[in-house]
Amino acid sequence: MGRAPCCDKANVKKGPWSPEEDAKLKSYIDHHGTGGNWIALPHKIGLKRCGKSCRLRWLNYLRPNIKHGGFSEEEDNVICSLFLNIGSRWSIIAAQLPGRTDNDIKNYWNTKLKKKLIAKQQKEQGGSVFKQEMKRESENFTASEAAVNPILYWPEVPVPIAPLFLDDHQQAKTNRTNPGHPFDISTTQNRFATSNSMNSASGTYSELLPNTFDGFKNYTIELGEIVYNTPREVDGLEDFSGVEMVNYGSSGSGTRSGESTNWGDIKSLVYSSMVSNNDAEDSKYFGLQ
DNA sequence: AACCAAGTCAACCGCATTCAG
DNA sequence: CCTGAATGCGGTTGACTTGGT
Repeated sequence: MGRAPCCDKANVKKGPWSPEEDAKLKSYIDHHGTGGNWIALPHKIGLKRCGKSCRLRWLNYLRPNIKHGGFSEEEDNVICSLFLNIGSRWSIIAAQLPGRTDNDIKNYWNTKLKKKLIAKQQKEQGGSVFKQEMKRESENFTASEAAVNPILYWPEVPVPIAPLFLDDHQQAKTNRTNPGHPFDISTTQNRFATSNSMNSASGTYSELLPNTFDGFKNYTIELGEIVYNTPREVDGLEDFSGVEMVNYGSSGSGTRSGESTNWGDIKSLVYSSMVSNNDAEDSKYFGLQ
């Protein structure tokens, strides 16, 4: 026995929406909201549409502040970088681009952006990228695989979704209130790394938090083959330009005082951790929902 | 002008997850 | 806790548009 249909298929209209249907739906939701029940909504308005169809129409076209087409270079970079890190999780990607819908981004990626990037890198790398792309698609890769197998098909562009800190000693959190800095870095600790690489390290971080989040959750992140970058010292001050992530680890085994690291690497690990833990609550704090 | 192929994108479908009773 | 309904999501479809011949 199959699944029960969500509506009476014989009595609902399918296909493109007419201006009259759009007006009815928009007017009703503007005045009354969705009522938390999409299935009942079309009956209330007198629309011969499935509730799911109404929901889709509203979310993708009728709700306020929706943008269509005209993707900027910056948006392209965000989409590419996130796709590299988390794969085809369009709703998460859309959450990072105000006014864009998952459907729009999905269509844009499938019809234009993917080709644009392949063409760009073919030009830069003499065609090798296309073979890699085919290989990748045939392998049905996952986000976590992408994180540990960083074959780059497009420029790796840092995407600061939310400021993050790694801190295994909970130090100086109250000082991290510099609103002008995207990563909100401020502490009296010396954070200049003595080494700029830390291969084959694995670390347990007791804390992973955006600067706006007051709670604490434990994550264990295997760092693997991550190359760390360091903040530069300029005139005796720390210069964090170009630094996307700071690890505040300062003691214990594998002492790594003041290392900073690559945003994309950590982000991938965080996403993977959240996904594997089904951590919907934390995802909210990272702008994933 | 007519035809065809390729490209675009709105909308549908079915599965997974979440929610409410 | 269990179950069924509702919702959310991503893959896919197919109608329509555009460009080439």
